[in-house]
Amino acid sequence: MARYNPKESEQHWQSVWTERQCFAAQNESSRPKCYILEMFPYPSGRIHMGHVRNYTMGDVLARFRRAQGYNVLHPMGWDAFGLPAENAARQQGVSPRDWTYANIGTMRRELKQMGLAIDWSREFATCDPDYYKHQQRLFIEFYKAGLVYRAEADVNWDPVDGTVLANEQVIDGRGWRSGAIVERKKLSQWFFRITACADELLAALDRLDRWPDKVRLMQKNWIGRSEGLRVTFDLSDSTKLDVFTTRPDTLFGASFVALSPDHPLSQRLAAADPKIAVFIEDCHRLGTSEATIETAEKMGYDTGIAAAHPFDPQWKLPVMIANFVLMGYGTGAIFGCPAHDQRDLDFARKYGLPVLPVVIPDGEDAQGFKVGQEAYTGPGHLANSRFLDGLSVEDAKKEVAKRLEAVGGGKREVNYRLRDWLVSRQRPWGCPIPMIRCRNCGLLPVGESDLPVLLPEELQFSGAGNPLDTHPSWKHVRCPQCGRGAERETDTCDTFVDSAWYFARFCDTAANGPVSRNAADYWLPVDQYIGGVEHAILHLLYARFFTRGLHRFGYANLDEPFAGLFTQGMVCHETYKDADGHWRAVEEIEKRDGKAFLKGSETEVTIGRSEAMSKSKKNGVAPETIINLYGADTIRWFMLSDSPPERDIEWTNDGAEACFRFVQRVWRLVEDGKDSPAPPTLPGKVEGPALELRRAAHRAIAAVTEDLDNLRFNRAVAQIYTLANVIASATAAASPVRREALEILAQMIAPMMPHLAESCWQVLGHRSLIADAAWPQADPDLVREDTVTMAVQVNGKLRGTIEIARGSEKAVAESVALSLEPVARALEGKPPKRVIVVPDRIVNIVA
RNA sequence: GGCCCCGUGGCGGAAUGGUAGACGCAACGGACUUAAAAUCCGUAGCUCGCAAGGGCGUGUCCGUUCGAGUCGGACCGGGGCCA
Repeated sequence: MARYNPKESEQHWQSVWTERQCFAAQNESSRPKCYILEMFPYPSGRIHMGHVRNYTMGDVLARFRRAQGYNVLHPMGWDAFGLPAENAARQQGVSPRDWTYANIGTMRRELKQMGLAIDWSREFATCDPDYYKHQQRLFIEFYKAGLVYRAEADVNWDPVDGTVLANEQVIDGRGWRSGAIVERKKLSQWFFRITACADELLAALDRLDRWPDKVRLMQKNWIGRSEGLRVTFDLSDSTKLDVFTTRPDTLFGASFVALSPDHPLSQRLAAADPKIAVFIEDCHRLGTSEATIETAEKMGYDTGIAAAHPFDPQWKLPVMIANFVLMGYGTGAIFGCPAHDQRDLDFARKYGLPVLPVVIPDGEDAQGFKVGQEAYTGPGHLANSRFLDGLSVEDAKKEVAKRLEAVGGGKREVNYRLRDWLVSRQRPWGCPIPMIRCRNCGLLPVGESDLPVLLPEELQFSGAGNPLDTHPSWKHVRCPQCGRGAERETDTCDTFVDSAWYFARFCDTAANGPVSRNAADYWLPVDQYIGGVEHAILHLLYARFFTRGLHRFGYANLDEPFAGLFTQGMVCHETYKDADGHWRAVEEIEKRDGKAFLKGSETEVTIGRSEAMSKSKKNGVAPETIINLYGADTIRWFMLSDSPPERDIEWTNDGAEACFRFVQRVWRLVEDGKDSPAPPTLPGKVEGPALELRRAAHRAIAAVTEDLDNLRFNRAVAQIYTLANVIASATAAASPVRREALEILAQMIAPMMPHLAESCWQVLGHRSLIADAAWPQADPDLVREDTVTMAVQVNGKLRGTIEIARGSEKAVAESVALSLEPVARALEGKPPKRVIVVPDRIVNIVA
């Protein structure tokens, strides 16, 4: 018997699928639709194991749904703008465009080698003018709808990448890509007004019931809605100051008012007082990130101004400038209640301000309760608070709000942590922002007929600054309104804009507008979106925001783009370090007796913990190597086996070999069974081992179907192994039954190992493709067992099992159980106190 | 620091409150082979015992229950997000 040859077979079936256009999605169909999408890749050069895992999962689902009779859309594209192309251009002297499209070519070939059931006719890259021209149109629509604006803003400037970053792209005070310490600059920038949708983006999370709770929680925290009160203080310089607080109940515990260094009042004072200016500068030197500010030592400066307590004009509070108050949150000013806020407490202790507890934990009394170095933030009742005394925290909040609102001294308000989305990037390899600046007419969108604004053919990377800005002619245009000389916007869009709507474009990639309404109505929402959890906040939030835009502009009739979301785990591998502490690549290593050596030498290297495959740790394994060695089916099977899909998976050589062995094993089973005569129908009555085989096969259908429905690929794999084991050992089974089981086996593996499945299908005598075969139905009579094994316990300890007819009376189970010898021994001749019988499951005898 | 998730054999992991360890890897024993590879059969949580048969076992402790890996509480350890 010839071994299965994946190389030949996989190439063959891939070309058959392509010829027959098996996976082309029809925009009109009587079948129910199913849109399966994996997060599209950045064309960095090669696919990596993370891609393989991601696209395998999506592909299994796409093929499974197709077999179940759905009209499936499963497209692929490229998130193709972005900095790496520019870096390559600078280092290698190629154009970002050529570099990008060359990479796309390589990666497309690699993805095709995986045998993915993708409708390649819908492929596009975000750097295709035919894509980004539509994005420019959308940008203008957002602009006209008031959802895009330009504003002077304190921005995060990445000095290495030479661009502005969104708040979300600053991690621990450093640029997410370059790792450079981000500086604060005041620049005029473009923003999407995502905060306009904050409440809705938050509220709709509750309805996304097929999203992981984890992701919903992360988005919720990111949006950071807080209800509170805006309280107005009268200042001794006879101006007023608004502060925002979520704890109005603690107003009688206030001992100071604090301003952000960036607050207009601070700035005004600084202009008049150089000492204040110096203090503010000191604060700025700390950096901009919330985390740094939070952990830095509290610093304050007394302005000398006094604020009158809103409920007692005689009560004066000092107004300080404090480094821990953020301008970006609330009003940029707070009142400090040290007893019930840790930051306020630290501050008060440092500057000797009073600490008066006003919330007393229930069960303690106001006299005895003291606050030391830890603020009390829990529940309790009010004290030292005049008319609030005795109220709960919640009631006190309401009472303060009510009273202040009545006299115009306060207003209930909702605040968000979410900021508007800063999208301008001073980079040339991105979608040009289609705006024009005219000295006479101001800011204008590029006219409809002048779209698209194409990037120049040639970009010079030698000089400093943005090549679009320094390009000799590109930015010079005529004003669409007055016709005089004007300048283009030379900023481009954050690449997160590109990925905020690509899923909608896939519905009809030939649409004249950005999105075809008919196609979107048919295909959207995406039924199952699959990708890495690293996009849990940014990409998904932006896409949700953009979809609301598409809805508003009439391109779609829905708000939520992704009905189902799945976030898969990473692919990990052992790491290796040599004696000098340098990382060593996987392909440099050979393992002997559980130890690792440099290949062909006695130089041992230390084996480090398994970590996500990365270039820096050199612990990546190239998918292409594995595919060349074992074939795509093996690598796909590996990705689905063992580890639950949402958890990290560890790549091992042994595991890969085991998968390859299974490929060969399935092939042998099928080859062994192919010659048995196959009558058109099964015999009416099947008994003995044949019946057991039939049952196993049909139980496998039921189990695998349920597992795939729930994306539990690892369990589906285990079910298939079990079926293969049963088939292999069921030598006595009659050939038609054996044949049925083999066909079921082929169909169960078809979504996961599609090439092998096609080959098996052919060997079993089919002339059609298994890719076109309907998913088998489990016969309920075969799935159901006639007898059950019940556990018998005495005092909760297992003492034996009994075989009994399914659905037996409790009394029957009880008497059989009591007759067991070990049960009698455990009872020591005494009568049982109690017997619990759960039919078909367990008998527990209480002695 | 807050919120969330996770702790099960040598390893990855199974297990609607009902026989813990399915399935796979690694390991060991055997068959086939001149030999090896491949394949096939078998063993396998720990522990006491020749055996029959016990005892102990899902991070630790406590609780709820006839019965807890699963539910509740406290703690320990690891991870994620926000600080």
